[in-house]
Amino acid sequence: MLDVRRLKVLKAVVELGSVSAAAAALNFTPSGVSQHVSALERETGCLLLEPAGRGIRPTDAALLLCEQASRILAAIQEAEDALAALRSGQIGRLRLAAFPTAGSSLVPGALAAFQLLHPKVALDLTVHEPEEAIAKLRSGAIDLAITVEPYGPGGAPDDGLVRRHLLADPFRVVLPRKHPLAGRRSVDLAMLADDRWIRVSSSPDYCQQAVDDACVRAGFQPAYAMEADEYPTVEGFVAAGLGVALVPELALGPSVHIGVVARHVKGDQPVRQVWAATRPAIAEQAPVQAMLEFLRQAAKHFATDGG
Amino acid sequence: MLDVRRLKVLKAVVELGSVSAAAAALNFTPSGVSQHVSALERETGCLLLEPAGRGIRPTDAALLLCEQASRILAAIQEAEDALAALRSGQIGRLRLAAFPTAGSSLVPGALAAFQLLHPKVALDLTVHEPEEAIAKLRSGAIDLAITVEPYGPGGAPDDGLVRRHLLADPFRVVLPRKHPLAGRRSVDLAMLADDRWIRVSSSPDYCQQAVDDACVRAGFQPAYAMEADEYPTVEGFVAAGLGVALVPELALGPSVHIGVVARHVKGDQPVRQVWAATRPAIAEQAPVQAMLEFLRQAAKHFATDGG
DNA sequence: AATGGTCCTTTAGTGTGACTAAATAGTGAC
DNA sequence: GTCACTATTTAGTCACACTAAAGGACCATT
Repeated sequence: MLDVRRLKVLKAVVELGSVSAAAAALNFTPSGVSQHVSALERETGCLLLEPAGRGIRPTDAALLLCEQASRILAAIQEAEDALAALRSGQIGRLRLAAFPTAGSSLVPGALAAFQLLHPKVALDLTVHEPEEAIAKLRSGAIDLAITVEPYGPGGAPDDGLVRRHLLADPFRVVLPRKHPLAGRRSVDLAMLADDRWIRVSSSPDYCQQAVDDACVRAGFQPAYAMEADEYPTVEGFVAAGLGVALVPELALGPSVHIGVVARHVKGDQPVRQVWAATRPAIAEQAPVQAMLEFLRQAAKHFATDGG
Repeated sequence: MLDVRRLKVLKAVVELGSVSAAAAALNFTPSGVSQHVSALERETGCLLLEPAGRGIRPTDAALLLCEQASRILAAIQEAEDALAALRSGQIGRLRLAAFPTAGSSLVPGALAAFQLLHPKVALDLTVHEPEEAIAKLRSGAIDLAITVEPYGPGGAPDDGLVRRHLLADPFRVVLPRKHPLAGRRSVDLAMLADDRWIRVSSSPDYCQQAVDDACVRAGFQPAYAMEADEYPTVEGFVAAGLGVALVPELALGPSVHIGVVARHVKGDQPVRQVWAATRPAIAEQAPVQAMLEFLRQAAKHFATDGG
């Protein structure tokens, strides 16, 4: 296998026309250069330099190797450039997973902003429930997970992942438009103790738990009449007058079902916490940092809107 | 500057999926492989391998470097192939210089035969007098010199060049077709003692000397009446009846001037010696060796024809 | 929960080879 | 002929590449 270092030395000799000039250029002694060329001659079995007067003259083999060396060194330079581009975040790939309601609301804005800054970074967004997203993150299948978790800022577990809190997503009371309490700006949960409730089945356990806990704090156990697998379906059920529900603001999205109203919970609001998580190994990379920042800004925007 | 050896190690790790498999493939210990990758991480500033279960998983940077490494290694392989082709004589360049009469007779046949065997070797033939050809050979401007010399086989000087005797080129007596001796198969020079002689001026001194010496051996000093700068002109002068001449067989070529006849010299024939010379540095190269062989064969052909 | 096995890494140690310095040899210029 | 310049050779030193052995993390098994 040709040694690239030796080729570099030979190239310097051929291009500068003498061993000593090459040595000066490479910060070597002429002896070192001569030994490199000798080794290359031994390794290739070709005479590379022949004496010419006081100096040397490259053989045809040396000229050929010199030409080839340029191509090899160019390939190495390209590799360095590509790596530098990757390091600076100009190129690359970022695979995200978000839970369903984030994937359709909070995340797209952040992705758009990111893409403007890093047009050559390939983005890949998939929608997964938090548990699966974290598993994929750990396995390296994704680079960034946007999840809902039971804990808030300061409560993140030390499980080997790097986490960043994005948003406290408050649950809103969703009532049929004709409900007696629909006219109020905010609703005391205790006043819904006798209503029938709609439950969502797809969300993580602790989301359902958060709803139950809020009701318990208000002094009752919610009576679940129906179960829907997605929040939009829940809104449909409520609009049909089948019951009331607590739905996270992100899940409500910018427009609510025409047959329902969403009202703040009076007093101690139930929330689900929205987090971004990544692996420590990639946490410092430019694209990851940039995406985290854009997510944070998007979340702030939501928080301001939703109050 | 990226280190190709390290890239090779990384490539093995990525392609084989584990440090130990790469170590086995490279005849290293896992420790050595690990240290190589660590060094590459330090040198590039990029994390390349991250833990994944019991093993490792390459990062995006590692995958990129691996891809680039393939291109670099391919370039090195191409360089090796090109060098091998040069060494085997498949490609390359061969610059020859021949003295005028060889360049127009002996050499072209050898070149044609060579080109059949080495179609990708670029041939460059120039015509120079021996002295200049040898100078160009020493300076590296040509690779092979075909010259006439005063010495025969065994008499080659030890002047740092590699020489090969090709041919003893005998001088022939060139007479006007109407000359009294034109009917003889061979001519005793002594019978031309009273003729007028034609001299050629462009040939090396010792060629003229060879003629003079032959005459002196025959017992007379030739009386030069005319001087021509090329052998064809000499033939023209002889045809015009201006005198007689001794002309090397190679210079006569396959067909002589219609007004002259060429006859062998009776007894001790004057000759000029045809040699090929090259530099020791390139004497062993395949194209040089091949060309020398073809020249030898062409010379043998001439000797048989003319002898 | 504990144990064994696998994989990777770290540390220490050793040998090779990369480079310098000094001496040698060859060439051209004065 | 001597000097100046160039390249090579030799000897010597230092750094690096690798091995061996120990340590640590993880998974599987009991």
